[in-house]
Amino acid sequence: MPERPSLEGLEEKWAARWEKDGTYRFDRAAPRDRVFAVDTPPPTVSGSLHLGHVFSYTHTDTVVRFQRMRGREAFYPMGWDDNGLPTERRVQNYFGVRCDPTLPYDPGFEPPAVPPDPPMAISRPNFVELCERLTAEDEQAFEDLWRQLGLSVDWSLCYSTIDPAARRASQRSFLRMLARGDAYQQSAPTLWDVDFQTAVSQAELEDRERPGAYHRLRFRLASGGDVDVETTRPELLAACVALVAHPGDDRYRPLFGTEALTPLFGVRVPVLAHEAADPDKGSGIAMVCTFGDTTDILWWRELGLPTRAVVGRDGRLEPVTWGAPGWESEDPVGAARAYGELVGRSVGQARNRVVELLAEAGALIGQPRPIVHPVKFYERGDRPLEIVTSRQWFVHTLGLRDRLLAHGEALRWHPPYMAHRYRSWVEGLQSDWNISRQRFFGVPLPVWYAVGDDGQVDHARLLVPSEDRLPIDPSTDVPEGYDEHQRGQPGGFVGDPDVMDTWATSSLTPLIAGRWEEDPDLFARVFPMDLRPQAHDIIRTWLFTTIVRTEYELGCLPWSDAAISGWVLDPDRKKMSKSKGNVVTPLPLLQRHGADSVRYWAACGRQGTDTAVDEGQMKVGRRLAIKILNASRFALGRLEGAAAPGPEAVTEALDLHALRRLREVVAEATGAFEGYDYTTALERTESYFWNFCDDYLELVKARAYGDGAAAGTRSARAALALALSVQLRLFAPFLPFVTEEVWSWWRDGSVHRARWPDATELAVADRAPGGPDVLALAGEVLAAVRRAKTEAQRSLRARVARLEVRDAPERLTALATVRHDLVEAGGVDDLVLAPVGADGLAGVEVTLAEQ
RNA sequence: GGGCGCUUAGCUCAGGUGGUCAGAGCAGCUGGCUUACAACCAGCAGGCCGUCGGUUCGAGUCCGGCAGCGCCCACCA
Repeated sequence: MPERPSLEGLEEKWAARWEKDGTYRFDRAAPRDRVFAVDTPPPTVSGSLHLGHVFSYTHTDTVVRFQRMRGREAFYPMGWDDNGLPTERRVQNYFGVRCDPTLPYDPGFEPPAVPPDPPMAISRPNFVELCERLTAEDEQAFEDLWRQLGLSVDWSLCYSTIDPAARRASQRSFLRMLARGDAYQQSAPTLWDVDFQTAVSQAELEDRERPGAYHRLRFRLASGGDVDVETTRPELLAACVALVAHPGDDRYRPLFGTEALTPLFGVRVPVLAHEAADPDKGSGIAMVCTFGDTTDILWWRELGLPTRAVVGRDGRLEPVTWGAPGWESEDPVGAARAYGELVGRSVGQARNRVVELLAEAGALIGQPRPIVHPVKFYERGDRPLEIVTSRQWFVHTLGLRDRLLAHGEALRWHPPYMAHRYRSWVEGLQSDWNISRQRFFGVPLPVWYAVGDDGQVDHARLLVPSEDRLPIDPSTDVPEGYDEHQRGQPGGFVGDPDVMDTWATSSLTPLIAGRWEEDPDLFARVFPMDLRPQAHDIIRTWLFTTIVRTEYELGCLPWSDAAISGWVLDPDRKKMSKSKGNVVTPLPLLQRHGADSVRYWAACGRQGTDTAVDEGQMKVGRRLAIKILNASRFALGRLEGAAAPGPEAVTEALDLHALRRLREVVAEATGAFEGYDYTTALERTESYFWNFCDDYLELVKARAYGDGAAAGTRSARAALALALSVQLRLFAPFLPFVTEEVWSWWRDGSVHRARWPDATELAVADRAPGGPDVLALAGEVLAAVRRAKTEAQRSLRARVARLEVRDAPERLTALATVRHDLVEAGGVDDLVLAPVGADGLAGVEVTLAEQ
C-alpha cells in the first residue's frame, strides 16, 4: 500500500496486466447457460471515435463486468465496421485518389506523398488495398482507445466486417437467401444518389428542409379547355405520364378518363383518380412523373402507367428521341427543340431553363410560389436523391412484416419505450430491402451471369459458387466450368459488379462473432446472444436488419435483450455534428480526467437518455476515485499488516447496522444491474459510500485505532475490511482501474474476477439489534455537533464541553450503544442522553468548550 | 398527420407499488490544515415539483386536456 496513493499511471499499469493475465479472456468451455454473450456494435472505422462511442460502450462494459462477476462467462467481442462508403470517402480524401474499375491492377502502386488534386484514378484492387491499409491504422488507434478506457473486451475475439470470415458469412447467407427465394433481383425504380452513383435503401434516407417553389403549369385538355397543375419539379415535365386527383374531388371528377397535353412537349397523358391524391395540396391535381418522388412510384405501379425516364444516373437529363415509341408527341419537333434546351443539364439547371421556356410559352401561370419543404436525401449525401430505374438485388421484408413485429414484441427493450421505434419502422416499410450498392469497398455479391452467344448478358442465367469457395470476388474469380478468358465473351460469363450494402454484412454480427457454420461448438455456446447494445439512431438499420437476417437463417431472435443508449450532446445540449464543428473527441478528455472519471460521467447517463458532455461530472468521478484510494488507505492501514478479523468479529451495533444497510445496497444494486439499470446501481453505491466516509469512518476511527485485541477494535476492523471489500466490488464495473489498484493492495487475483457481493457474505448483519439505525442516529448527532462548531467558526477539532441529546427512550437506547464512538468523534467531554415524553421536544444542545 | 420521451433549486439530474419526497452533485456563500483525504473537510442558502382539471382523507408521485422542447414514423404535387 503506497504512502500517498494516486491515480497516476494506473491505466497503463492495469491495462497491461489485464492483457498479460488474460483477465477478460472468454472461457469457451463454459456451457450456454453460464455464458453472457454480447453482440458488440462494430464502430464505423472512418477517422476517429466519437465521445458518443465512449458513452455507450461504457454502459455495456459496466453490465458485462457485472455479469462476469456474477459468475457468467462473458463473450464480449469487438468488431470493426470497415467496409462501405465512409471508408471509401475517407480513402479518397486521405490519399487523393478515386476508383476507376476499368483500370488494370498496378502491383507496385504507391500513393503520392501529397494527395494530388484533382484526385488520381486507380484500379479497384489498388483502391481496395488503400482502404485496407488505412482501416488497419484506424483500427489500431481505436483498439488503443478502448484499452485506455478499460473496456473488458476479449481482444482475441476481434473481427472486421471486411475480413475473410465476415465476407464468407455474408456471401454464404446471401447464397442461402437466394436458394430459398428470400433474395431476388429486379429492375425497378430505385432511390439513387447522383454523386455517389449508387442505389440506397429506405433505411438510409433522411429528410432535409429545402427551399422550393410551386410552379403553376397550364395543361391543355384534349377535350378542350385547360387545367392548372402545381409542381415543385417542372424540370420533370417531359417525364410526365399522367395527372392524378382524388376520386372524390368534384373539381376534377369530370376530367377523369380524359386526356391532357403537357405544355412544351405536347404529350398526351391521362387524367386519373387515385386515393393518394390530396385535394388540399397544390392545385389538388398532381403531375405524375417517372420519377419525381416515391408517390410517383406508387401511382405508376398501381395505375399501370408507362415509363418516361429523363434523369440519368449522373443526375443530368438524358437524350430522348421525340416521336419514337414511348415518346409520342403532338408536336415532336417542338418537343425536341424544347428538350434540347434541357438535355445534359443537371436537374437544378434544367429547372431554371424550363421555367423560362414555360413562361415564354405562356404555360407558367403567375410567379413561382417559394416554399420550404422536406426533401429526401441519402444520409451521407449532399444532393437530393433521384429515382432511377436499375437492376438491383433485394431481400424480401414486406412479406415478413408480421413475423418481424412479433420479434419486436418478444425482444426485451431497455428502456421499454424504444420498442415503439422499431414497430413504427416495420409498420412503415414501403419496399423490400435493396442490398446492392454500386460501390467498390464492400463484400461483393457472389454471383456471375451467363453471357449469351449474342454477347448479351443474361441476368436470368445466374452462376453461383459452391459455399466451400467462399469468399469470392466475381471480378477476379471464375465460375465453375468456365475459365478466365471467357469473361465478358459470347458464351462466357460476367461477374456482378456490385457490392452489398454495409448493413447486409453488419446485420450478421451475431453470426460472424459466433463463427456461424464454422465453429458449431462455439456457436451453440453463444447463440442466441443475451444482449444487443446500441444507440437509438440505428434501430431501423442495424437492429432491424439483424432481426431480418437471423429470422431467415435461424428462425429466431438473435438476442433476448436490447439495451438502447442515447446520444451525447455538446455542453449546450446540441447534437454534435462535424458540420457544426462541435464534435468532442474522447482522447483529450481521457488524458485530462482519466478513464475512471470519464466512465463515471458516462455511467451517470441513463439508458436511452441523451446526455450532455459534462466535464464537471468527470471531475466528480475523479474525486470519487481519489476518495476510494484514501478511504481504503485508512481502512487497510488499521489492519497493521495482519489479516482482518473475520465477519464473526463484528459485534458492535454501529458496525452491524453499517453492514445491514450495505446489504440493502447490494440488493438494490444487483437488482438494478439485472435490469440493465447501471445508473441506479452506481447511484446507490456512491450514496452509501459517501455516507460511509463522512459518518461511519469518523465514528469508528478511534475504535479502529485501538488495541487489536479489544473486542470493539476487532469489530471495527472486521467491519471495515468487509465493507471495503464489498464496496470495491460494487464500484468495480464503473471504476475498474482504481478498484483494481486497491484490491491489489490486500487481495489476490483481479477484482474483476471476484465474486459479486451478495447477502450471504453479509449474513453477520442478521445479528444487528432491532430498533433505530444506530449509524443514521449517530450521524444526525454528529452533524449537529459539526454545525455548532462551524457556526461558531471553530475548528472541527474544538472540544465540546457538554452535549445533551433529548429524544425518545428507544432512540436514546440505540444511541447509548455508540456513546463511546460519538464522544471520540465529536470531541465531547460530557455526553448527556435525556429522555423526553411522547410530546416532549427532541433536540440536540451543544456547548462548546472555551477556546 | 400518427407515436414516443422530457418539463423538479442558477446548472445537470434522482425521486419502485400515491401519505417526513421536496432530494443529490455542480456552481454560489460562510468557515476549518480534524493523525485516510487541502485537487480536502464541515456548514449555509436555493424550488408555487410546466399549466388546467379530475380521482383520493391525501398527488412531483395516478388519470385526462393544454403548452414548450426533443425525437421517431409518415406525408412532402
